[in-house]
Amino acid sequence: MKNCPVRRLIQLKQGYHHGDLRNALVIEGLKLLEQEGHSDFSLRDLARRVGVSAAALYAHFADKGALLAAIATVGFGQLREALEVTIRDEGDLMEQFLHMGWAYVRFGIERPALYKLMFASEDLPAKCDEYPELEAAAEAAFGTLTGVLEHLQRRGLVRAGDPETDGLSVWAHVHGLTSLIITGRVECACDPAPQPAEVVRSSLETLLGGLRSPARPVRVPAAAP
Amino acid sequence: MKNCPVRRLIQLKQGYHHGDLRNALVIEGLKLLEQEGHSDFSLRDLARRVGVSAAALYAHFADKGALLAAIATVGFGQLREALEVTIRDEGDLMEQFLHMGWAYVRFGIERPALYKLMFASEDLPAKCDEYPELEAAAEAAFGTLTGVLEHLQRRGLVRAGDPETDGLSVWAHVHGLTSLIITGRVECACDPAPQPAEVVRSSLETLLGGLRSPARPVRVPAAAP
DNA sequence: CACCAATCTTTACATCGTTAAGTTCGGGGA
DNA sequence: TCCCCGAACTTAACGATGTAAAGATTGGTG
Repeated sequence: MKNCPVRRLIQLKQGYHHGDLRNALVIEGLKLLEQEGHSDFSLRDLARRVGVSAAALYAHFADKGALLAAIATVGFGQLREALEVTIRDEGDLMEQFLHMGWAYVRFGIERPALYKLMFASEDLPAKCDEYPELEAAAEAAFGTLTGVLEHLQRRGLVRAGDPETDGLSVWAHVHGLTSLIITGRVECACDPAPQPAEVVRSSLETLLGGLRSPARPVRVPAAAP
Repeated sequence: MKNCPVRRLIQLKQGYHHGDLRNALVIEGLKLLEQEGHSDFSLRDLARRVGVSAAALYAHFADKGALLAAIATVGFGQLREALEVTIRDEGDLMEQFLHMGWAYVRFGIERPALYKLMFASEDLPAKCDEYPELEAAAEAAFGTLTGVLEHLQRRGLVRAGDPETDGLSVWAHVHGLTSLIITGRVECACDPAPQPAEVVRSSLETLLGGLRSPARPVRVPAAAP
C-alpha cells in the first residue's frame, strides 16, 4: 500500500512518513525558486514549506546540488513541452519555427530563476557525470529544436547541413537572446510588452537567412598560445 | 600623500590603513573567483587573502553584490580589450569578424567563473539602477561588437540594417555559444582542443550568411495570453 | 597641535548547508 | 499473526557565511 496515489492526493500529514516527499520537494522547490530567486533559495525554507525538517531532504537527495539538478531536470522537461506545443501539422513551417523560437524565449522571460538555474551548473565535469537525467532532459529539449530544423531541411526550406551543427546555432541563438533579456542586458524585457517579441523575431529571421544560404567550407583559425 | 603609488606598489602592511583596499579587493577577487568558482566565493576568504578583516569591505562596498558588480565591471572591460585586440587595419574584414567572435568565446572558456558572474545578475531591476558603471562597461563591450558590424556595413560586406538590432543578433549568438560551452551543454569544451574553434566558426559563418541576406519585414506574432 | 572623519578591528547574530544520533513507521518473513 | 529490519523522519549540533554594531586607529585639515 506504499506510494498509494490516494494518500498522495489527500496529502494529510500523518506524523512521520510523508509518502511522496521527493516529488513534493521538487514541486514546491519550483514555486520557491520563482518566488525567491536563485540566490535566496534555501533548503530550510523549502523544508518549512513542505512541513518537514531541514534534514529530511538528505534521505532523497545527496545535497543541495542534487535537489537543484532534479528541479532543473523537470525545468528542461517543461521547456521541451513549451516547444512541442508550437508544432502543428498545418501552416507555414518557417512561421512555426519563429513561433517555437519565441516560445523558447518566453519560457525564460516568464520563469527567469528556473531558466538561470538550468544554465548555471557550477562545475561542469561534476554535473555532467553525476546527473545523467539532467543531461538527458537537456538533450531532449535540444532535440525538439533540431527536430524542427530537420523538418525544414527535408522540405528544402533551409540548406541541407548537419542537423547537430546547425541546431547548435539555433540553440545558441535563442539561448543567447533569452539570457541577455533576463539578465537585463536588453532593456526591452522590463515590461511584458510585445517589444521583445519583435526583437526576437527579427533576430531569428536573420539567423534563418543564414540557414538558407549554402554552407561555406570551415577553416580553423590558428590556435592561440 | 594619500593614494601614493609608491606605497601602493610596495604594499607593506602598515597596521591599520591599507592604502588602496578597494582596488586590492577587486584584483584579488578576480583571482579568487577563477580559483574557487562563483558559488564558493566568500568575502571572508577574500579578506583573509588581502590580509584584512572581513568587515573591512563594508567601508568600500555596500554589500557582497556591490563587490561582485565591481568585479564584473572590470570583467566587461577586459572582455572589451580582448575584442579590440583583434581589430586590424589590414586583411580580410570578414575574417576579422570571425576572429573577434572566437576571441569572445575564448574569453568565456578561459575565465568561466568571471564570465558567468558577468551574466548572472540575480534581480535585474536592482542591478540596472544600482550599478551604472556595470551597465556602461557592458554596453562598451557590446559597442565594440556593433562597431565592427557597422564597419562591415559601410564596406557593403553585410546588409545595411540597424546596427543595434543586428548587433544584438551577433551578441546573442556569441554569448549563447559561450554560455552553452562553459555550462557543459556543448561537449566540445571539455578539453582545450581546437574543436570549439571549429564549432564557433561554423556557427558564426551561418549567422554571417543571414546578415548578408536582405532583411525581411518584421511582423509581430500574436501576443500570448 | 588637536580634532574629525574615514578606515579598519573585534565581537556578535541570524541563517545557511550538512552531519550524527536517535525515533517512528511500513512491510516482508517466521 | 507478530516481529523486526531498514527506510524515512526528527532533533541537536557544527562550522561557515553575510552583515550590523561598537570601538580602535589613523592621516589630513583646521
